[in-house]
Amino acid sequence: MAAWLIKSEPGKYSWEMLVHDRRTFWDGVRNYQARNNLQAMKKGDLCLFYHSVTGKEIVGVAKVVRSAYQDPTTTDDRWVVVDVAPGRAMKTPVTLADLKSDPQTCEMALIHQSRLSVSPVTAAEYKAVLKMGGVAGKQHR
DNA sequence: GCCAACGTTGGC
DNA sequence: GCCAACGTTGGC
Repeated sequence: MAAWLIKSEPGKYSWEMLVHDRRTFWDGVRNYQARNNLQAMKKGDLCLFYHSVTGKEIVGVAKVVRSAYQDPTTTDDRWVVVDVAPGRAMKTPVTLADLKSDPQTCEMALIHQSRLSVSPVTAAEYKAVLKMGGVAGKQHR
């Protein structure tokens, strides 16, 4: 099982909206590198959910419930979406400053490539983020 | 609100 | 195929 990080401006689509919706398709990715990451996602993969611009923190973990398929919002077949559902919310949101200051997470793609909206996360990074968020050891349903 | 970083576009 | 111009993103 792989881990990823997806980000969104909360003003456009927030964690709270995902919790309310129960499930959504992750659209709007118009960057090849991010698209490639989306296509590599498999059902059951976990995605750290990051709020960019407002908040700048990881607020929860989303779960991939459907792997990549044609983006329904465009007829351009270069772009795909995945379906995600909310998993655990962070007990304590993990801020960008937190990630930068921890040696286990300061090399994350999020920090190195701030504009990449979908990026891979290593198992060690994922574990470290959950620990910082106060949800270490919790099982996802 | 500003600006740096980055990706994309289009002229040559 | 190169590179300048432009638009967008996101941290500050």
